[in-house]
Amino acid sequence: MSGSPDLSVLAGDVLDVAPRLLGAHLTHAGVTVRLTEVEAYAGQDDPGSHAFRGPTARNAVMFGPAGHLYAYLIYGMHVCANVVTGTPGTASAVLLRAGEVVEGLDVARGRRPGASDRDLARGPARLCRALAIGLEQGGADLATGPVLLLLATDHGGPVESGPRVGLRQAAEHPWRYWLAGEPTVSAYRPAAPLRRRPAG
DNA sequence: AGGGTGATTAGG
DNA sequence: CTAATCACCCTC
Repeated sequence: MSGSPDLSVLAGDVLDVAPRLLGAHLTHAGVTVRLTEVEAYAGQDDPGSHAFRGPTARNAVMFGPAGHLYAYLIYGMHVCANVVTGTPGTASAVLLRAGEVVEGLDVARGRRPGASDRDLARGPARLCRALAIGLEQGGADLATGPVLLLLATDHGGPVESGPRVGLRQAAEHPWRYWLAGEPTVSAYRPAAPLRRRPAG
Protein backbone atom coordinates (compact mmCIF):
# COMPACT_ATOMS: atom_id res chain seq x y z
CA MET A 1 0.00 0.00 0.00
CA SER A 2 2.96 2.18 0.40
CA GLY A 3 3.74 4.52 -2.43
CA SER A 4 7.44 4.06 -1.83
CA PRO A 5 9.42 1.40 -3.63
CA ASP A 6 10.79 -1.51 -1.60
CA LEU A 7 14.52 -1.06 -1.06
CA SER A 8 14.89 -3.75 1.60
CA VAL A 9 17.20 -5.76 -0.65
CA LEU A 10 19.83 -3.06 -0.04
CA ALA A 11 20.27 -4.32 3.52
CA GLY A 12 22.15 -7.34 2.17
CA ASP A 13 25.87 -7.82 1.64
CA VAL A 14 27.38 -5.05 -0.44
CA LEU A 15 29.07 -7.47 -2.86
CA ASP A 16 25.67 -8.99 -3.57
CA VAL A 17 23.80 -5.70 -3.69
CA ALA A 18 26.18 -3.78 -5.95
CA PRO A 19 25.56 -5.71 -9.19
CA ARG A 20 21.84 -5.67 -8.48
CA LEU A 21 21.88 -1.89 -8.72
CA LEU A 22 22.82 -2.11 -12.37
CA GLY A 23 19.84 -1.18 -14.51
CA ALA A 24 18.15 0.63 -11.62
CA HIS A 25 16.74 4.09 -12.22
CA LEU A 26 17.89 7.10 -10.21
CA THR A 27 15.75 10.22 -10.43
CA HIS A 28 16.28 13.76 -9.19
CA ALA A 29 15.28 17.26 -10.27
CA GLY A 30 13.84 16.34 -13.62
CA VAL A 31 16.42 13.82 -14.80
CA THR A 32 16.42 10.01 -14.65
CA VAL A 33 19.52 7.90 -15.14
CA ARG A 34 19.75 4.16 -15.72
CA LEU A 35 22.79 2.92 -13.78
CA THR A 36 25.38 1.14 -15.90
CA GLU A 37 28.43 1.11 -13.62
CA VAL A 38 28.90 0.88 -9.84
CA GLU A 39 31.59 0.05 -7.27
CA ALA A 40 31.27 -1.73 -3.92
CA TYR A 41 32.93 -0.33 -0.78
CA ALA A 42 33.02 -2.74 2.14
CA GLY A 43 33.15 -0.34 5.06
CA GLN A 44 35.56 -1.01 7.90
CA ASP A 45 36.88 -4.16 6.23
CA ASP A 46 37.95 -2.23 3.13
CA PRO A 47 41.09 -0.07 3.09
CA GLY A 48 39.65 1.71 0.05
CA SER A 49 36.54 2.85 1.90
CA HIS A 50 36.04 6.21 3.56
CA ALA A 51 34.73 4.24 6.55
CA PHE A 52 37.87 2.12 6.97
CA ARG A 53 39.16 4.15 9.90
CA GLY A 54 35.82 4.24 11.67
CA PRO A 55 33.00 6.78 11.96
CA THR A 56 33.64 10.48 11.31
CA ALA A 57 31.35 13.44 10.68
CA ARG A 58 31.66 12.97 6.94
CA ASN A 59 30.97 9.24 6.69
CA ALA A 60 28.34 9.00 9.46
CA VAL A 61 25.47 8.24 7.07
CA MET A 62 27.30 5.11 5.88
CA PHE A 63 26.91 3.65 9.37
CA GLY A 64 23.16 4.18 9.27
CA PRO A 65 20.40 2.15 7.61
CA ALA A 66 20.55 1.04 3.97
CA GLY A 67 18.86 2.97 1.21
CA HIS A 68 20.18 6.41 2.12
CA LEU A 69 22.44 8.64 0.05
CA TYR A 70 26.07 9.22 0.99
CA ALA A 71 27.33 12.25 -0.93
CA TYR A 72 30.79 13.72 -0.54
CA LEU A 73 33.01 16.36 -2.10
CA ILE A 74 36.28 15.32 -3.68
CA TYR A 75 39.17 17.29 -5.13
CA GLY A 76 37.54 20.46 -3.92
CA MET A 77 34.96 20.56 -6.69
CA HIS A 78 33.30 17.27 -7.51
CA VAL A 79 30.42 15.51 -5.77
CA CYS A 80 30.12 11.71 -5.78
CA ALA A 81 27.04 9.72 -4.74
CA ASN A 82 26.77 6.37 -2.96
CA VAL A 83 23.89 4.13 -1.94
CA VAL A 84 24.30 2.94 1.65
CA THR A 85 23.89 -0.83 2.03
CA GLY A 86 23.94 -3.40 4.81
CA THR A 87 22.56 -3.21 8.32
CA PRO A 88 22.97 -0.26 10.72
CA GLY A 89 26.40 -0.37 12.28
CA THR A 90 28.05 -1.63 9.12
CA ALA A 91 29.37 1.04 6.79
CA SER A 92 29.21 -0.49 3.34
CA ALA A 93 28.05 1.49 0.33
CA VAL A 94 27.94 1.44 -3.47
CA LEU A 95 29.46 4.27 -5.50
CA LEU A 96 27.35 5.21 -8.50
CA ARG A 97 29.93 5.55 -11.23
CA ALA A 98 27.97 6.01 -14.45
CA GLY A 99 24.60 5.85 -16.10
CA GLU A 100 22.57 6.51 -19.18
CA VAL A 101 20.16 9.47 -19.17
CA VAL A 102 16.76 8.00 -19.99
CA GLU A 103 14.57 10.94 -18.98
CA GLY A 104 15.06 14.70 -18.91
CA LEU A 105 17.68 14.69 -21.64
CA ASP A 106 17.36 18.40 -22.32
CA VAL A 107 17.67 19.27 -18.64
CA ALA A 108 20.77 17.10 -18.31
CA ARG A 109 22.32 18.68 -21.40
CA GLY A 110 21.82 22.10 -19.87
CA ARG A 111 23.73 21.01 -16.76
CA ARG A 112 26.62 19.56 -18.74
CA PRO A 113 27.46 22.13 -21.41
CA GLY A 114 29.59 20.77 -24.20
CA ALA A 115 29.21 17.13 -23.19
CA SER A 116 28.01 14.51 -25.65
CA ASP A 117 24.88 12.58 -24.69
CA ARG A 118 27.06 9.57 -23.96
CA ASP A 119 29.17 11.57 -21.52
CA LEU A 120 26.32 13.25 -19.63
CA ALA A 121 26.51 10.82 -16.68
CA ARG A 122 29.67 8.89 -17.61
CA GLY A 123 31.70 9.17 -14.39
CA PRO A 124 30.67 9.59 -10.74
CA ALA A 125 30.98 13.38 -10.60
CA ARG A 126 29.39 13.81 -14.02
CA LEU A 127 26.45 11.67 -12.92
CA CYS A 128 25.87 13.91 -9.91
CA ARG A 129 26.16 17.00 -12.07
CA ALA A 130 23.62 15.72 -14.59
CA LEU A 131 21.20 14.91 -11.77
CA ALA A 132 21.96 18.10 -9.80
CA ILE A 133 22.93 16.04 -6.77
CA GLY A 134 24.91 18.11 -4.27
CA LEU A 135 26.02 17.77 -0.68
CA GLU A 136 22.57 19.00 0.40
CA GLN A 137 21.14 15.69 -0.80
CA GLY A 138 23.45 13.71 1.47
CA GLY A 139 21.52 11.51 3.87
CA ALA A 140 18.36 11.54 1.77
CA ASP A 141 16.14 8.46 1.96
CA LEU A 142 16.15 7.05 -1.56
CA ALA A 143 12.71 5.51 -1.06
CA THR A 144 11.00 8.82 -0.33
CA GLY A 145 13.08 11.40 -2.16
CA PRO A 146 13.94 13.98 -3.27
CA VAL A 147 16.49 11.63 -4.81
CA LEU A 148 14.62 8.46 -5.77
CA LEU A 149 15.94 4.98 -6.51
CA LEU A 150 13.83 2.46 -8.43
CA LEU A 151 15.39 -0.99 -8.55
CA ALA A 152 15.32 -2.98 -11.77
CA THR A 153 13.74 -6.42 -11.85
CA ASP A 154 16.26 -7.35 -14.51
CA HIS A 155 19.74 -6.11 -15.38
CA GLY A 156 18.96 -6.02 -19.07
CA GLY A 157 22.24 -7.75 -19.94
CA PRO A 158 25.31 -9.57 -18.67
CA VAL A 159 27.34 -8.05 -15.83
CA GLU A 160 31.11 -7.80 -15.91
CA SER A 161 33.47 -6.89 -13.08
CA GLY A 162 37.01 -5.70 -12.54
CA PRO A 163 39.23 -3.54 -10.34
CA ARG A 164 37.92 -0.28 -8.93
CA VAL A 165 38.95 3.01 -10.48
CA GLY A 166 41.40 5.48 -9.02
CA LEU A 167 42.16 3.61 -5.81
CA ARG A 168 45.61 3.29 -4.38
CA GLN A 169 44.48 1.10 -1.49
CA ALA A 170 42.97 -2.36 -1.99
CA ALA A 171 43.17 -1.98 -5.74
CA GLU A 172 43.21 -5.74 -6.23
CA HIS A 173 39.57 -6.41 -5.45
CA PRO A 174 37.34 -6.75 -8.54
CA TRP A 175 34.54 -4.78 -6.91
CA ARG A 176 33.61 -2.62 -9.89
CA TYR A 177 30.57 -3.88 -11.79
CA TRP A 178 29.19 -2.73 -15.13
CA LEU A 179 26.74 -3.77 -17.83
CA ALA A 180 28.60 -5.39 -20.72
CA GLY A 181 28.71 -3.39 -23.90
CA GLU A 182 27.25 -0.18 -22.46
CA PRO A 183 28.85 2.89 -24.06
CA THR A 184 28.23 4.96 -20.94
CA VAL A 185 30.63 2.89 -18.80
CA SER A 186 33.63 5.00 -17.85
CA ALA A 187 37.17 4.16 -18.88
CA TYR A 188 39.35 2.30 -16.38
CA ARG A 189 41.96 4.56 -14.89
CA PRO A 190 44.45 3.18 -12.39
CA ALA A 191 45.40 5.37 -9.43
CA ALA A 192 48.14 7.86 -10.11
CA PRO A 193 51.32 6.93 -8.30
CA LEU A 194 52.26 9.07 -5.34
CA ARG A 195 54.68 11.82 -6.20
CA ARG A 196 57.90 10.82 -4.59
CA ARG A 197 59.67 13.01 -2.13
CA PRO A 198 62.93 14.37 -3.47
CA ALA A 199 65.50 11.67 -3.11
CA GLY A 200 68.23 12.28 -0.58
C1' DA B 1 50.42 15.14 -19.52
C1' DG B 2 49.20 18.45 -16.20
C1' DG B 3 46.37 21.64 -13.53
C1' DG B 4 42.40 23.09 -10.68
C1' DT B 5 40.21 23.07 -6.12
C1' DG B 6 39.04 22.87 -0.96
C1' DA B 7 37.25 19.59 2.54
C1' DT B 8 38.97 16.00 5.45
C1' DT B 9 42.25 13.69 8.12
C1' DA B 10 46.34 12.52 10.97
C1' DG B 11 49.85 14.41 13.64
C1' DG B 12 52.52 17.98 16.59
C1' DC C 1 48.10 24.65 13.92
C1' DT C 2 50.45 22.28 9.51
C1' DA C 3 50.95 19.13 5.73
C1' DA C 4 49.38 15.34 2.97
C1' DT C 5 45.77 13.10 0.73
C1' DC C 6 41.78 12.61 -2.27
C1' DA C 7 36.35 6.73 -4.89
C1' DC C 8 37.70 13.26 -10.50
C1' DC C 9 37.17 16.19 -14.72
C1' DC C 10 38.83 19.33 -18.15
C1' DT C 11 42.14 21.19 -21.32
C1' DC C 12 46.29 21.18 -23.64
